[in-house]
Amino acid sequence: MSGKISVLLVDDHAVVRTGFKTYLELSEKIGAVFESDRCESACRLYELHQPDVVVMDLSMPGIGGFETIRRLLIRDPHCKILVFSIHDELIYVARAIKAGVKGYLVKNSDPELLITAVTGIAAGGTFVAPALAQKLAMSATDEVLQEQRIKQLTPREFDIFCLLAKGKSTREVADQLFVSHKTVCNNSTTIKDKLGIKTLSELALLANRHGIVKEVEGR
Amino acid sequence: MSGKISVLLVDDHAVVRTGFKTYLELSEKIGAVFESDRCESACRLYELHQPDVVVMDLSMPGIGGFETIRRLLIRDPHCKILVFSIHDELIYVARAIKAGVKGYLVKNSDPELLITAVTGIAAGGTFVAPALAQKLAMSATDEVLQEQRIKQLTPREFDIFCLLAKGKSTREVADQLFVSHKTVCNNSTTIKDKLGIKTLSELALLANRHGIVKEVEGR
DNA sequence: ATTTGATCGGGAATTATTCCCGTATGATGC
DNA sequence: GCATCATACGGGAATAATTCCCGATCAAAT
Repeated sequence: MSGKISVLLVDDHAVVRTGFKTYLELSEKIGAVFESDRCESACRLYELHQPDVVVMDLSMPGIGGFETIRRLLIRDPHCKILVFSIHDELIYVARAIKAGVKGYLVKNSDPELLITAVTGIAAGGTFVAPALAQKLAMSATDEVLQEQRIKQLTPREFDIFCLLAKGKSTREVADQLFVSHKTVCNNSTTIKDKLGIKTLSELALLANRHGIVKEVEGR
Repeated sequence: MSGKISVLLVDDHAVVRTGFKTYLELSEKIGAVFESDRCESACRLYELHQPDVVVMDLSMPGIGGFETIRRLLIRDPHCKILVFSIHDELIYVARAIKAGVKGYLVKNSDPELLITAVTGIAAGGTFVAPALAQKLAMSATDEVLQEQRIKQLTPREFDIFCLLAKGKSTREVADQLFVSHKTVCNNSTTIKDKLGIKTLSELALLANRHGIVKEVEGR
């Protein structure tokens, strides 16, 4: 990376791209700015231009931001990605960082931070929005804890968890999976136990917060 | 409104404001553009500058977009508001329109639509994003239907609904409201009946989708 | 071959929910 | 005032859901 920094902006909101671009162009450290409104073309543009930094939204139609991050990093493990998202929930930050991004900014950040983050990351550093960093510091938070707990579910339990999360009754789940109602009841008890909750409603809300949406078919 | 159109942008994301402003400035029909990042100052700026059109985000910290719309319309019933939101769920559109806005755009709209919408509304028209208009057309959708159903709940039932929606058990609700567990059970049955659902999980999810968050205290 | 983890479900006790019932209260209309 | 109606509350008995403890089965790992 010699000379000016080149940036690839990936966001399905044209308005956001334009706004971000405007700020980037205020800095003389930053040169070319490429844009993409979808994940698929982002990968192509990355290979074509080899930008120093990729600024990316998480919630996009199609394969979504996380999957895009994964694909970019497969192509180039040294790819420098800065997430620019509306989500300030720790779970998103944690996931993104785990996925291998170099920075995380929320969309209502002070514009000056945008430049700071982009140049910092281009220079090989990392950047997490101050407010988020603080949250991350006092880790082991509820969200993360729950994430860990969900991982404790066996595959089958997870399937049942997903169906219950949609508001289905234990009986409906049993019918759909062709098992005894008793089995689902027993599983349900175990699941709630592992997740540290007491009602199926909590289960539904929890799954909802975590954006868990796996589809399960009967065998 | 003679001469150029003046616009007040209300959005807590500086990036979005900048992007939108950039587009507005491309049109020679549009003159002054004022900006605000919060609801409170938006009302002041509106009275100060009397802009022809207010472009507003819905999800903002503080009193929120809907409340801001209400306040603006109290001050000036002819205030022309264009909502510019990430939410494309019909329920938001319906609420906004019911609140009295003149237009609704989603943030990933084609930039050309922004100008079209702003100028159209300034001229006294209305503008709803094409995709949303179509959705609206086939009204009486689930969301709207549910909204109607929720209205059928008695005040007390609604309180209980809100508590159950948080994932609390019937027993916890009973304790909190100082009534018999039996009562809450009976109410719960009635509520599910009125809402056309079968499980408390569905209730929780439904309330969640509708963003129902009333706080209820014991007496 | 044995252990381990996962899945499935029965039996009996417990708990939750339903359905139907009656009471009480406050607002509305005549 | 008095009837009426909607609302809130909750009991009793039947029914359904859930728990807890148990054993069976199977596949993969050691």
